[in-house]
Amino acid sequence: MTLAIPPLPPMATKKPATAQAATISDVAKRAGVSIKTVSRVMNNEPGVHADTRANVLQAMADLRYRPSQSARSLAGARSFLIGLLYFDPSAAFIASVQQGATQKCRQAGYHLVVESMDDDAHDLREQVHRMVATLRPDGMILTPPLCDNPQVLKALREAGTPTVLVSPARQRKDMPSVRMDDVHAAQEITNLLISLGHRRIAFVRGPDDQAASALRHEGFVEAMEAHGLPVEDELVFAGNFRFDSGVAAAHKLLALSTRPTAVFASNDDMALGVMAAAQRLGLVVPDELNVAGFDDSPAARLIWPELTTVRQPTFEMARAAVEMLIAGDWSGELPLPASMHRVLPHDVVVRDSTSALATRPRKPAHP
Amino acid sequence: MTLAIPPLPPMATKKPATAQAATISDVAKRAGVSIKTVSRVMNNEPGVHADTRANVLQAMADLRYRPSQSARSLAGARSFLIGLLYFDPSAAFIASVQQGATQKCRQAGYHLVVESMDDDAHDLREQVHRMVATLRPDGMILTPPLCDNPQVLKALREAGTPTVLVSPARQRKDMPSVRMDDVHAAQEITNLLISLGHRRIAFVRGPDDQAASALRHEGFVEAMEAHGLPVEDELVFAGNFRFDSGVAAAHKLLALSTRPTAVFASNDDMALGVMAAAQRLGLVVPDELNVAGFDDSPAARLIWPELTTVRQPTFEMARAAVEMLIAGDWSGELPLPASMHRVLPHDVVVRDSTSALATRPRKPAHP
DNA sequence: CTGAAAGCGCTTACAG
DNA sequence: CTGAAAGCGCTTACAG
Repeated sequence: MTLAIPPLPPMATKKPATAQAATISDVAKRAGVSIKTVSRVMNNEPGVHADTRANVLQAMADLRYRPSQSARSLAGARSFLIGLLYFDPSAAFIASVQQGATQKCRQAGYHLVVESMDDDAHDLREQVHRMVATLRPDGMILTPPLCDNPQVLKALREAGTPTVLVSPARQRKDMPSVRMDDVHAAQEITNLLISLGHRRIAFVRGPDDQAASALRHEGFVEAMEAHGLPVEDELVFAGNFRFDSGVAAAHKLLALSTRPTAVFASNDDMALGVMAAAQRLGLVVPDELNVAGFDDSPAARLIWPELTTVRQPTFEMARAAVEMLIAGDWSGELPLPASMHRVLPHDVVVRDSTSALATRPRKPAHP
Repeated sequence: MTLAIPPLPPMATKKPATAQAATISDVAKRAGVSIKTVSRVMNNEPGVHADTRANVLQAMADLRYRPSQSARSLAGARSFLIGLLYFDPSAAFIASVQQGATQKCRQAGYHLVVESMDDDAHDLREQVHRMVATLRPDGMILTPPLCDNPQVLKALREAGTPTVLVSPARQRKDMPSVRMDDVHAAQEITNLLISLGHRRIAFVRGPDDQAASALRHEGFVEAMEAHGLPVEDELVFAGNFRFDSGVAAAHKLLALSTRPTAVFASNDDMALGVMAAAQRLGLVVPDELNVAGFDDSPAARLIWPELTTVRQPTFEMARAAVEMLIAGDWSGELPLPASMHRVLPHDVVVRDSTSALATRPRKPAHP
């Protein structure tokens, strides 16, 4: 049987703006098959003769057919919608996650619906239920802090909605996740400073209620100890991930009788605070003080010197999350296969705020 | 007739995770009415007896009924989906727009679908058509630069999808818009500097291909002229909205025989560049040089001194856009009523990078 | 003020 | 390899 080439469509000379969109029946009629066959072709189901398939594809192209998502969703099991749930993240973080997620969604014919919910809302579980019930997304992506909120996780589990956690505080046995290795990244930054000759290295911690705080601190401590360097209490400052606490850290650390030669602030906002305060006190960065951060925020490149930091694979984590959701490798059985927990590689971005320690020791504050 | 109070629902002691969600028929049965009446109640249609309505509402609550969006969308005219289309905006801008849009959507029972598309894609029109055809959103929100892209606007017009432009380069006769008054905001910043005693005020322009560049420049010029101050060519630098061009501007401006005492950079990134360069050259901001920006980016508060700037009503613009879309005041007739073009108020945020000019004139670079 | 019927555009579950 | 029938959960257009 030869491939039947359908005649060109009888196009109106100017098509009205309100032209009715082609439906599956229109395609079926034009291709001379049943709607079931059209359905098979558009869902890439096997068991359709090559010629038939070609015919149908041609008809779909001729009529500029686009399946109605509502109809597919109502009749079938899939909605082609992925939900992204977040609360009060940094703009850079959410923009990057979204970029990765929409890109992957588009490739797979899915769409991304974003919902922000207050982590503290008393009716959070109800809100999630409502959202899932009306939207029926094929999957949900959760970001911190919602990915660690028991209410949210419970609601999603009850609804049976496949969910992937991005950067959760800790891996859960029952939920797939994508994250980076904060401990290792912090080790690498610390190792960098040590390799540059620094020995008195200060660390500015994040707030206790964020998982990353402990992980990054752990990485710092491990790297120091691996090199036989002491972690002195006076060189660890309890910050809160905000600019002001970096400023406070600098004031305290730089007033020590023996100053550190490098400060590793565990996020960029604090690192910027450290740098601003140090410069105001007349210190030249990096000559008299090295500063390193974590996050590679946009502001890291909007200062002089530009900040040495860690780039999180935010974009890639979001892509991976959507992939896992769409692939649907996980049928829900427990324990979760190891492949359902992915750790993505980060980058250490070395810029000008770090440099080799001068061989001749600098004059201490109080000689 | 007294209000019939329905008996408590026969709840299973533990409800299975896969419990079938209640449908309109379940509600109808329980309330003892037809599904049409349930439909009327959930759509707030008039002409339902108060008792009947109460009954139905009770049944909906008892069964935790949530209407299926797919079914409503397939059967009716509305999809309860609003689309947000963007391309490569600043993270802060898109995060803020989204926050405003999702909040308003939630209140009205809508959901926000985000799509990013490449402004340069050759098949952009086709992409938009496909998106609209499969998703059938009740409305679209466009942000720069897509809100000025003829391909996109054409596709949306053809599809008959109601659209609101956020911050378009110029108002169009056929598309509703929401924006702020860039000219006026730039005037206000300039007036502020003049009122502080500055006379030699430099201006750093944005790139020619962005609408805001000309508008902000216009505001600067108008304010200067209104005060009888000259706008000298040597004090206007052609930047590109990026940090580096702010640095370049500072190097040129501060090398002038008679330096400006204030620099108004028409966005924050450039203002940060000006400030960084000035400080590196040993100038104290604001004592020896005032710097003002535009945008109130997150970084504006992550420097010392904090930057005087303009806060755009991004969040509010997005809220207003969704409002206009949902209200559906505009039936498509032309010319567009004036109410379909909204201008929202901005804030001038005065911080520490601007201050009164010292009464005693400063020593010029070359006396 | 209320309801019975048809239909939106697909997929599912069968049958052949 | 292909198709006829039923049905997803709503709204529309009528009828009373």
